[in-house]
Amino acid sequence: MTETNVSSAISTATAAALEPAKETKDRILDAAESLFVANGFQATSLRRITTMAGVNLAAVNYHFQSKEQLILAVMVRKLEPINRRRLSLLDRFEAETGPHPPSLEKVLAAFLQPIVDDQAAGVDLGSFPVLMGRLYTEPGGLMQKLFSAAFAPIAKRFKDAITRALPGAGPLDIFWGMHLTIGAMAHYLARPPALALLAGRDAAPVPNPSQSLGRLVAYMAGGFRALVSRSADSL
Amino acid sequence: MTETNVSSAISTATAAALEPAKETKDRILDAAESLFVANGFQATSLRRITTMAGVNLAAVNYHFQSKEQLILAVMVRKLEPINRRRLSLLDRFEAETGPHPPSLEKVLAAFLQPIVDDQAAGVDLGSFPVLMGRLYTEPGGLMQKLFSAAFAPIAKRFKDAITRALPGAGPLDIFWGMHLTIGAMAHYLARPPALALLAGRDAAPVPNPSQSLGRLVAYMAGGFRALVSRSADSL
DNA sequence: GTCTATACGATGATAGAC
DNA sequence: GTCTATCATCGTATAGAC
Repeated sequence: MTETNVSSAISTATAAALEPAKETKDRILDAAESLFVANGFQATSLRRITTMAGVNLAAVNYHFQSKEQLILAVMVRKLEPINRRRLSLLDRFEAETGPHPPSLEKVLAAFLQPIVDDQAAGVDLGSFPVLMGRLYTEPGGLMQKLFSAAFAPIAKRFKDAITRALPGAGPLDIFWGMHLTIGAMAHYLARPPALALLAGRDAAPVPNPSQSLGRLVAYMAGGFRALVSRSADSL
Repeated sequence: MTETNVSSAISTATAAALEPAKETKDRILDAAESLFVANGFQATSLRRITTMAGVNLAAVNYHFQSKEQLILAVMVRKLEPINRRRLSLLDRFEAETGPHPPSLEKVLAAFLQPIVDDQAAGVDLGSFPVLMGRLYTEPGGLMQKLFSAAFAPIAKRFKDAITRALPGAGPLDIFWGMHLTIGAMAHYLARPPALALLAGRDAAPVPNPSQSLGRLVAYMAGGFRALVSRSADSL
């Protein structure tokens, strides 16, 4: 089995439904992931995790040093395959265009598509993207550590691709564009409940994910380009 | 300095430099705000708040019903004057253009300027914008309640203004544009630590706030317009 | 109505025996 | 490595004094 299949982890989790063959550390990770996805970080106590995993409470603090680092380990494990797909998509797009850089839209799509695809395919992400979005503003430098552990390499790769896709853009344009784009993406992923209040009765609050990709890419690319032409104007 | 002797000396010496004239409820709000700004919601215990305010622990649950509602009260009190300024700016911009709608840039600037101004003026928002950003993805429907309490009226006002500033935009364009724009703004406000890792050595991590406004507005307006022309293309 | 003293259940973390 | 036992601290609830 590749991942846990607990897609509907209700609050009352029965003990030790996970494979007993795995080591303690992995069983903690599996239980933690399914409970985090279902109920969030704070609402998930270490006691619930260890009960579900069928291990002792103190095992968490032995294998991981704290709840925070357990969260980190869960996120890194979940993010790695997604980031691999992001890079391979970017590689493909760049190969397709030969010596010319791919369009900005393609670069952005390479980053967004793996997650949107998973959502569309009904992969058991649960509220994982929500957690990802929330981590971004979590205290304690958690995101900073996660960034170093999982995002730093692919960030440089995408930053270079965006720079080449936007001739004439200054470093500040790239920086601000990425910053605001990440915010828009995180907010899209988090799908906050307040979103429904924005929508009015005209818009579907959870539209088809595959249709969302086009809108996301259009908005972000438009924002990037507006930044660049603003810089050009002010010269 | 020492007025009424509170029964025993307060344990940690951050204590009670707040005006003794104020009522208990206000002193709790003041203490909570300063501690929230300094350390965030979760890291701030009710005991620290009540100790700093020089009141009893249970007073929190008397005046507010829970820690969550205390957070809500603090945020609403802080947001109200900002939202007033946002509306008056929007009024002014709309009056200036007479019967014609103001530009999209003006509408966006009306929303962003009060906070950017405060940052530029050195108003000690502390990490308050960070808290604002984090609230957006907080569990428990907290943001939903805050939205109803403080944002619902101004959201409708700005939504209408944006709609009029974007002729030809469909309801879905407006919805997605606002959604992604709010995300970009929240992320800008949150200034996550991971930002520095993005910057490289070319970009100042905390640039002049008044310069930021132009970039923010440019990106968001460009994003909006790209969404609209995408919709027009696909017809 | 306001406010205080006190207690309850649950949490994350740790020490030390096995 | 893994356990039991225990710790300080958390948010919350209640009973009763002014």
